[in-house]
Amino acid sequence: MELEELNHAIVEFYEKLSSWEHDVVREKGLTLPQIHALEILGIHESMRMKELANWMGTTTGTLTVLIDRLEKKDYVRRCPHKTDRRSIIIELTDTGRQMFLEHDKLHMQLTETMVSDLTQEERECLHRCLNTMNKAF
Amino acid sequence: MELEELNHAIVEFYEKLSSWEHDVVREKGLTLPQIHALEILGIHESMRMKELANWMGTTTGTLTVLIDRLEKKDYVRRCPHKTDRRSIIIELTDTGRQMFLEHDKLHMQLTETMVSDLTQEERECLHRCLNTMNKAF
DNA sequence: ATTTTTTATTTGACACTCAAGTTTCATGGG
DNA sequence: CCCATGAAACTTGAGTGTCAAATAAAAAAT
Repeated sequence: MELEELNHAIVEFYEKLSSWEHDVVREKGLTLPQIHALEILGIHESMRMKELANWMGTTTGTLTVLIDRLEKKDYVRRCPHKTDRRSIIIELTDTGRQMFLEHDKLHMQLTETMVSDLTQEERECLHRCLNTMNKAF
Repeated sequence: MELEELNHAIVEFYEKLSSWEHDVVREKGLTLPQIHALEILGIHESMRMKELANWMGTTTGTLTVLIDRLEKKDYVRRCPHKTDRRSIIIELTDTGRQMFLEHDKLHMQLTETMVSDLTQEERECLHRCLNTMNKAF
């Protein structure tokens, strides 16, 4: 029974994060998959189409047109691969990196807000719990 | 600095939940918004189009065609409203309720898995933290 | 009784998703 | 070296979600 309540709290947390992300992204004139691509590129640096598709859990077919649109908005750049002429490296442009940093900052601010009513001890416990749970996937 | 790590753990948690949800739903031949509608109807019982749209954070225009498709798959049923002839009540069918219960069960199982390496004390702390954070939105 | 608001639907433009097919290139076996 | 196989990216078509704007019907307000 206790587990059910915990499950409920997790689901609610997930729903609220999803909704927040949706709203924040739309204000920037981007879609969820688009900002997701910028996040991955921002965190892991430049990578090939195939790699990015794997990180995003989608196909290169889907990604091609998504990158077309991000390129048109000048958030991202296609560069030739050094050694493999089949591959293409996707890089953030300066405006793309700035968009990533802004979004990252919003995430940080949200975390601060969410955590503001927790004690230091609770924060540490939460951190431990999340790390353990993230490994369990 | 500590807050940044906590933020990172939250984002990672969110990403993994999103990815899990995506995969699970696709196996059932449904889309994310479709299962979301079934979840809301399963938890809060029947409701009008407008109410459901509000719960889902979308417009009734979007919802109309989504409900069309769920109705075609016999997960959901349109019923006339008792007193307001403008309104339409959306109900889960038996197969729709079963789909909801199955999905709910999977969520529960995921929670069990995630939580399996936490002590009882940690689980209680996590529960407290999530409740506090959910209120802070 | 007339006007305004609410509710649902329809439609058009755009985006994401996948699968299937195409092109270009890399790699390994003959 | 040549060819077969596989890999990487692109293209296309069908289906779905998203929003805004327009429409129709009914309730609420004046």
